[in-house]
Amino acid sequence: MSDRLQSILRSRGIQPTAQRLAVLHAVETCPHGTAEDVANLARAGIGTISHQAVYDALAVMVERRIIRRIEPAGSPARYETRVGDNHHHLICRACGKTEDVDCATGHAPCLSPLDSRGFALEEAEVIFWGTCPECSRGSKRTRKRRTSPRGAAHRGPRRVRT
Amino acid sequence: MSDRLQSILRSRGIQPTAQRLAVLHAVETCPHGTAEDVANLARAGIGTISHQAVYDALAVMVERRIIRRIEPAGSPARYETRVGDNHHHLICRACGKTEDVDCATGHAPCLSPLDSRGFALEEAEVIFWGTCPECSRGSKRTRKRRTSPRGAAHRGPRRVRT
DNA sequence: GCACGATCTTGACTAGGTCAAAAGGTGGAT
DNA sequence: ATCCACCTTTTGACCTAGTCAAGATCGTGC
Repeated sequence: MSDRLQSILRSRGIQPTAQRLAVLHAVETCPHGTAEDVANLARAGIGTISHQAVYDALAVMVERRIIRRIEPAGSPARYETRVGDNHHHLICRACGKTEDVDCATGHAPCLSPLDSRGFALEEAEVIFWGTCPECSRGSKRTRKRRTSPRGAAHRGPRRVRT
Repeated sequence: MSDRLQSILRSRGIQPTAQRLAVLHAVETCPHGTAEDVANLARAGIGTISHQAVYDALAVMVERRIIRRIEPAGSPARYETRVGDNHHHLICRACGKTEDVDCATGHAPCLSPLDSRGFALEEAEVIFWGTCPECSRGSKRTRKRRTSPRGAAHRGPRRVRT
């Protein structure tokens, strides 16, 4: 199994180290996972890997187009192995669930604006925001926050000042 | 002039304080500005305003749909007063220049995925990534970074350790 | 089996943003 | 006019996600 991953890396000129294999495996296993998710999964696989090695591995794979990085508003960056098929994303505003959806037109950029202002277009990134079926049903229950906002500390009183 | 802004705020049930007027004016003056841009402009207008007052004002106006917030990948959040017209954005990968482009279909969500997976769709957010005319022409010159990456410190050696 | 470049670990540091306490304003009721 | 309750702003601590740099370690070709 890891032979397959090794050859993916090698074919793009990336040394298949244990850390990189673990990171790639993690991204495959957990599509749309954050760097932290990936780090945890990779650690589960090989015992230990540094914060920085995860970021380095993700960055080199993004650069070589083995994985894709998306950054939905209000969320840390997320990674996936589906690349080159120009698909888009459906994200739940309530719980953050992210799903892939196929592009209707098929090749990048899959759509063009009415007026491109002279820009050389490379890509149209489309995010469909909505509410997933579970959250629609359970609208009376307390909802989870959509994502953990960047600076969010723990909830509740943190420290009592005089 | 500020009468117009006042009535906008009042019509949405927001007290038109000096700070909020300054923030709204700043967003109108500098579309696609970051919170920091807005703070600087507001300060130029009324002398002084706290960091937090800017974030609070922006948040309440976003919530009341007076302004819109976009968060392009790799960039801090940006704000604009064009709301409700379902327009999209064209962003230069080289210099970060952001332009509005009209939506071809006209009403939100302006497009629908092939399969919405049962999600209740609210909005399709579309970002066209490309290279602006200036950057295309000057491709040999040193380009500015697209944006300052989140954790980016100054360039060059920061401190020499033993 | 060594040298050298590539990669990883460690750890400092940053931007952008959030939370909370307390001070300051504002407006309605008296 | 004044008081009070509530809203807003200031102040400042703090957090997350991420970057940079130095040095140790690994892996590969010779």
